[in-house]
Order: sequence, then C-alpha cells, then structure tokens
Amino acid sequence: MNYQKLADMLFPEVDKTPADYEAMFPQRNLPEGAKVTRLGPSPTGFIHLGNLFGAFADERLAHQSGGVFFLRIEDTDDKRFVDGAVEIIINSLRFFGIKFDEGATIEGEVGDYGSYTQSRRKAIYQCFAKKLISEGKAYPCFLTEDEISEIRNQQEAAKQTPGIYGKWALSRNLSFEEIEAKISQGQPYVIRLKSDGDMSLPEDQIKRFEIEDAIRGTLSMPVNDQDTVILKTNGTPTYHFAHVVDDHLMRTTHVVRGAEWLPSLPIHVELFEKLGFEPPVYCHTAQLMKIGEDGNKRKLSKRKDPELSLDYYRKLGYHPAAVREYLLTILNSNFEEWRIANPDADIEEFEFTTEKMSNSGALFDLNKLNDVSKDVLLKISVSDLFDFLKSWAAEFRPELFHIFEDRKYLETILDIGRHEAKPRKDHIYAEQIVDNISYFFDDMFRIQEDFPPEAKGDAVEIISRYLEGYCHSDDQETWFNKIRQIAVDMGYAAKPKDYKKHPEEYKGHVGHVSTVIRIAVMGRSQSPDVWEIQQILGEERTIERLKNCL
RNA sequence: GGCCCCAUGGUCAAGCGGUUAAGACAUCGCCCUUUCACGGCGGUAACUCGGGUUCGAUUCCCGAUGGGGUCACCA
Repeated sequence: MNYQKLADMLFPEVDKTPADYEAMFPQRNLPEGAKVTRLGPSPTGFIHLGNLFGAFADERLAHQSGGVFFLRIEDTDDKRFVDGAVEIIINSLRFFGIKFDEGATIEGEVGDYGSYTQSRRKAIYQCFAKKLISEGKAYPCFLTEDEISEIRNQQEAAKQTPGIYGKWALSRNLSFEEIEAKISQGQPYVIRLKSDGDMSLPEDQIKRFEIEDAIRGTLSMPVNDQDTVILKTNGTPTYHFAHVVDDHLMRTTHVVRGAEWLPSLPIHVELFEKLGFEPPVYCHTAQLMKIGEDGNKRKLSKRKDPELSLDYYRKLGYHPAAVREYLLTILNSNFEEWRIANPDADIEEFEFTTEKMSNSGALFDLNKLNDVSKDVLLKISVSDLFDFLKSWAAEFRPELFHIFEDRKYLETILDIGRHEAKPRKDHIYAEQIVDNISYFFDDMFRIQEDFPPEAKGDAVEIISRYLEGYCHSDDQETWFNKIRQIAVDMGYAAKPKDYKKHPEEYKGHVGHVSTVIRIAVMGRSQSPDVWEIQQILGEERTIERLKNCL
C-alpha cells in the first residue's frame, strides 16, 4: 500500500505541511517555568461549577507563573452549539473573576496561536490527519452504524471488549483500489487511528505506559488498542484529535481537566506519540460530587442538580468573591490554613499548587460556602456591597429597585454591626440579605411572628407604656433602662438570670418585654439591636409602627 | 462486565513508619447576652476489612470490599 498516494487522494485540498504549521506557531517566548493553560468549553452556553473549578486552577497556574491562559471554543459537535453561548461563557467566567489573556473574546480573537475556535481549524486537522495516513498510522473506515452495532453485538456475545480494534477493524486492510472504489461510490467514511495496541494478548503481555500527572503522581495504564475515530464523516475532528493537535500547536504546557478524561488518556498518549508531539503535563482534577438520593456520592449532574449551575449562585446572589474563596478552599487543601494566617491578603498572593489538589471527589458543601461567604462579605466595603446588591436586583429582582433609591439609607442598614471588635456576620447572599433587612422598608414590613407567650397578654400595655415614655433622642443606655423599668413595673424580671432562677416569681423577663417591642417595630423576634434600628428608621416611622399594634 | 481513579469523623481535610490522629464546616452543651448574629470554652464523632513487610503500621506492598468514573462519528 502506498500510503502517501492514499493520503493525497483523501486530502487533495490540503496545501500545507505539518512543518508549515510548526513554523506558524513557534514555541512561545515566555520566562522559564511559565505555564500555558487553557479552558476548552463546548459552546452549549452552560458552564457549571466544575468548569469554574477547573478554570480557577488554569488561571492560577498560568498567571502565577507569568504564563498565558487562553480560551478555546470546542465546537466540533454542531449539535451542541447554542447561539450566543460564547458570550455567555465569557461573561459568566468574568463575573467570577476569571480573565483570559488570549483566545476567543467577545470582540473576536486575540493572540497568535489561533484560530481559537475549533470549527475554524479544519484545514489544520486535515493536514495532520493526512500526515498520519501518509505514514500508515491512520486509515479511512467505511463501517456503517449498523455494521458497528453488529460488531458490538458479536463482541458482547463473546464477552470481548467492544469497539473497533484488531480483527474487528474491518477497514484496516482495504487496498487502495477498494478504498478508491468506495469513495467514488460516495460511501461515507471516517478516519481512524490505526492503533498499535493489542488487547487480545494475554494479560501479562499487554503493554503498559506510565505518565506523570501533576495531581495524581505516576499513572500506569494499558496502552490504547482502539482504532478511535479522529476525523468524523463531515471532516471535523473528535475531541481526542483536536485536543492533541490544538494543545501542541497552541503550545499548551498544562492541561487541567476533570478525572472523567482519565480513561481516554491512552488514546491521547498514542496520538501524541504517532504525531511526534511532546505531550503536555496533565492535571486531572477530582470531580465535584454530591450525595444522591440513595445516600451515595455521585458526580454532580447538570440535569439533576441545579446547584451545579453557576446561575444558581448568581440568582441567589452569592458574591463572586465568596464563590471564588470557597472554590479555592476545596481546590487546594492548604488554602484555608493560609487564609486563617493571612485574613486580609489578596487571593492572588496564595501560592496555588497542583500537588495540593485533592484527588478524591469533594462533596459540594453549601454550609461551608455560607460560612466562607459571611467572612468574605465582611471584608467588602458597604459601598461595594450596595453596588453588588443593586446589580443583582437589577437582574433578578427588578421589583426591588426602590430600596436602592436612597443609597445612604441602605448603606447604613447594611453596615449595622460591621465595625465592632466582633462584627456581626448577618450577610450571606443577596436573597437572604434582602429578606433580613426587609423591615426597613414599609412596603415589605409586616408582622410575621406572634408575641412571646410570656408577654402576649401584656403586649398592648407594654407597647403603650413604651410609647408613653418614648424619647427618640435617648441614648442606648437610657432607652434600655426605660424598658427595664417597664418590665419590672409589670412583674417581669429585670435580668433573664433572675427569671431562670425563680421562674415562679415572674411573668417572664426583660427579654420577653423587649421582644414584644421588637415584633411591633421589626415584625420579627430576631434582629440586631432595637435601639440602633429605631435610630435608622427614624422617630416617625417607629412610633407609627408601635401605634399600629395598639 | 473490561479498564481506570479513589478510600481518615456527617462534610472538607492535615498526616507522608513511632502523634494524646491536627484544623475548618456542621452538630450538641456551657458562657457572654434584652432576641438574633458574633465571640469564648468544652463535648460527640474517623484511619473500610483481611493478609503481609517491619521491633512497630493510618502511613509501604498485595488482596478483598465499597464508592466513583469511563467504555460514541459528545465533549
């Protein structure tokens, strides 16, 4: 068989050689140790927490080393394409602080290693497929879907590994004339890798290879034996082929991807070898898991798990910095420790390493996210918090626009208790914050709890006495002493401890009395300090709400 | 089923042959306290199971078990 002749017949339109591309995309001129990473989403427009998780690793690795982080759109499957998806991807990632140096952007492509959109790289893939054909390392395969499933049935019946390989690879040994004939008949075909692997060998003779994974250490696997499709019928590459060609030509040094790719690593290794390329450093990350209905861990699925979607967090109004901080705590095991030691340091100062990445699947922990978020929000200035809430509301809760009309008022509210030695940590995410502070706005204020049973019968009297002695300019101490006096006068203990010791001597304690006031003014029994809130609400509104309870 | 990955409390995890087996979140109790939040103190709670190697294994090796992933002209 004259492979060169075959290659020329199959790819008459290829006018460049691999050497041409090598020259077009030379080694990058970067400082020693600089890492080149990439994110390669398919343009379904759906980027999830897992993508973001990996993107952080990519971004840190590149930028920490003075390298390059680029975005490549992997749109080799036209079925997956969703209009406007690229824009969504870029915007979503930008929202969480991920910025690319190179690749696809909203304005177009930036960088010298493009195109960064796989559908525009067809000529490149064809060129390298042609090279493989010309060297007898790949071949056209005319197997139809039906034939392939028939082969599978036979394999399953014989308990053999399914797939096209070895003796099952019926198109492997077609003669040039046979191929020519089939093509002239218009028979569709794919290009398959002609694998060297032979899985039919006895187990101890199957060849294995070893490769260093930056997260997992040395990996040992059997070599690939599948004649994997590298070019589909329509001439577009499969992921496997595109990955190898692109990451070589784009001079990617580190490939960060989920562990679900581990099983196809042998294919990639064989492709790199057959193409004569040096493989990148692989970093196979653990997958994000969740507890399924059956109580077992399972991979987060985009169909079943809304919390996998980035939108889920945006809708609830988690601050991007909180999500970033949380993700880093599960991304690098020593991050939390570092954060405790450096509470105010910029996240970029943390030295991220692949070695510290966990290699078992982490369960997504909403509790932890909430806890992290409280601290993160505390570090954000009220002004920024205001802006964040406002833009969140503009997108998800437009009916709330009015609470942002008086900037000073809202900022004062948001700032309650944030500057104490032991600051309050009330704020977690926008949805929750808005609910927390709703009673500051008349249209959202409503009494939503009953008076405490200890003081329910006295509620009206407590409120009217309170109103009688109310002086808005009282300082906090004077103010509270008045409440305490009301409590004592009406048979309540001045201190909760007294009541606890001798519950039979009192109706309740001062806390029950103040809870009555709290409910009258805030509509709920739990809130920050009443005096402080009244000062913010103003005299008129406070008195009005109290009177409404009489 | 084949192949691959993984295995310390409820969760995330330190540990890398000898430790009272860290820490964080969650949970429980106490303290602080007019409620809540914060904070402080304390408690419950873990090395999947067998074999080896070793004076000694959570740690190294093998096996089992369990969990996960993957077996497409999807990525």
